[in-house]
Amino acid sequence: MVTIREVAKRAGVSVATVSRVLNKKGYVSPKTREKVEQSIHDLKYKPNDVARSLFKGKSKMIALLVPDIMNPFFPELARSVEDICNSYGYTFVLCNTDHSIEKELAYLNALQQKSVDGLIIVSSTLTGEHTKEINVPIISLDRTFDTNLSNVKSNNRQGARLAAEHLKVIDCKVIAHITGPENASNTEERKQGYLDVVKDEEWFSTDYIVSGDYNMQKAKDAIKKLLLEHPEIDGLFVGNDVMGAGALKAIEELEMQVPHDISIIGFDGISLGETTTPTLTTVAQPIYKMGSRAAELLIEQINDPDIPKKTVEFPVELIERQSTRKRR
Amino acid sequence: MVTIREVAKRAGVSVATVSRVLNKKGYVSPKTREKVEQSIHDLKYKPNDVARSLFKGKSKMIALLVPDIMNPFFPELARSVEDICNSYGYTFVLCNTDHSIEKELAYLNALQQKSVDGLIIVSSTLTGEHTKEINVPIISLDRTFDTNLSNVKSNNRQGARLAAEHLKVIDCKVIAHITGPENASNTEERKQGYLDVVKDEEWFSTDYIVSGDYNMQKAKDAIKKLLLEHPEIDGLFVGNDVMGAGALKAIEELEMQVPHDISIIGFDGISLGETTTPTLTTVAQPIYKMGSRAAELLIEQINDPDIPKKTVEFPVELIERQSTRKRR
DNA sequence: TTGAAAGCGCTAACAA
DNA sequence: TTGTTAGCGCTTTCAA
Repeated sequence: MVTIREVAKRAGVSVATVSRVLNKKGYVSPKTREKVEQSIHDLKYKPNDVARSLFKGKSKMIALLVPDIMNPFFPELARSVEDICNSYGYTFVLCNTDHSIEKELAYLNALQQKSVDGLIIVSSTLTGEHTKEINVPIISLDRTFDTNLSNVKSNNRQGARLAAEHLKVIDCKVIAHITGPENASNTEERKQGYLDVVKDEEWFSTDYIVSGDYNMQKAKDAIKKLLLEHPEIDGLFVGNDVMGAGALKAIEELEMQVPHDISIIGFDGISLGETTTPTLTTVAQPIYKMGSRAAELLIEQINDPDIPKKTVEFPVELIERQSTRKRR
Repeated sequence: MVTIREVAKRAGVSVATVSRVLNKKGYVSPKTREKVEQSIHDLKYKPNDVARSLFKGKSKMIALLVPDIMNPFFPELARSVEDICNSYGYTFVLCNTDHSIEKELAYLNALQQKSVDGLIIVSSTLTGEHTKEINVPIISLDRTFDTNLSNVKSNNRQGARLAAEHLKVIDCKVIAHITGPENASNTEERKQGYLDVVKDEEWFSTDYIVSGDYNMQKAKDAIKKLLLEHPEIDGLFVGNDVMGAGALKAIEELEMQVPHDISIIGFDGISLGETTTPTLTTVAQPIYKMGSRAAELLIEQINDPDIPKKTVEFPVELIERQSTRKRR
């Protein structure tokens, strides 16, 4: 690695001057600048970011903590965060936490030691207790786990209402809801939206609410059990699209037809929902926008730590596909 | 951030001594060690990795370059690389290159400036010309783009033979092949495997080989066109599972039945193939193992740069599901 | 067994 | 307009 000193020597100037042209800061005469640039070019000099980081106490790195990149919801989120990071000159670090508080804490530690400039976190387990130890900006994304943080999410409750309403409009008579993990804030919000619409129906019972943990296999098992016990169910609002795919498989195994025997609507709007047969009606979140907005917000906070915290809530949209259809 | 100096002062020793207990290097009397550890604990001291990196010229970071994390093949790969990185104390950096040589080069540059310790690269566009400029170990993964590098891949050719054989065994009479992008080494290998099996068949024609670019939409369009022109095709070997999902959709739109009218087999073994209807027969690669082996190999090379380069080729496995069935 | 001090490569006062 | 130098926080010789 060629250093700034070598560049300076070759150009016949001091390292300070080289630093000045590098950072376009302070006065440098055109002539000198020319010489320095020539030297940089000749030596193929690339500044050492680690040294810079040490001096500045900043690393130009941003980390995203997600439960598991193998859940197809997260790649899209990760992608958008990375894109924004890059466009602002930040390096993107991806961390899978497996919903484990230990892993989350371990990452928080490790990342701080690396002087990351900011964090975007999707978590259901962290709390203000943990985040207050961190002295870099944090944005919570998709889920709200610490109200002191800026938060980017979609309107889950409204989305769930949309979903339940849709099933009602197409004349489903008994609508069940498969939820995500209990501690996730969006699980609760989606459940509330569902309740807003159905809790006063005469058929309503909490027996129609079961957990699928946002997991395909778990949802599939839960749904098979539920439908066997409650054959009257003809509408299913599943808390995310991954579970929607599981629902489709469950119902196939029960030798029932979607949407003939039962209509299904998911949540998220990931592309998986377009590859199933039938394709999955869903409430789509603007996933890419959510990720990019979170990244932009974070960078704003990095640049000005005193900026007030914000909560950004994106609207959602019903996308009708083949898994729901008018009954009777 | 509390520094080593403060720890030293509180313990009444020099920073060198603190460093010794931190790194468990050199002699420290039990008594002194005790004092230092107490001080570290009291101050909640965490060593600054950036300073360490600057001194050592190493960052304990490993980067993975993939075309696009939104392609479901890559999350699994990324996941396994990250897991191994973590277990060896490395931080994992994910980079999407969009198959763009400019982005790849930009990342190579940026990562070097950050003193990354090693790279794992999935690429079809980089060459030895580019990688020779890099002075950290590199492993090529999934595709071979520079024979000077250690390489981890699966036996694509054999896998393709398995696929084509399978279609033959179930009595498909005309078997087409949808390929990946031209410049990807595994596209070529899979095509060769297909040719090994079918090139001497009397029905064979290169018209039955069309590109789908490993892309669902492109594959779908290409397949619709192909089947319209060649209704005699009753077996389809698609170069990856993502295109397999596209094939299923294409055939659905043509109002044909899988596997009744046409059998389809994919490649990769990603979980997407289990969520389609019908589920997708495929040649499965040990994706997680490929990623973890690549990471292990890389770490070996980081620890000993003189270690000879290796090529690891994993066997593949035919997984029969619903999209293929015996004909006649 | 411990400490002093140089230095990793860079930036930014401060001086000239 | 440019140079000298301290120092970011750490590790590691070298000396004591």
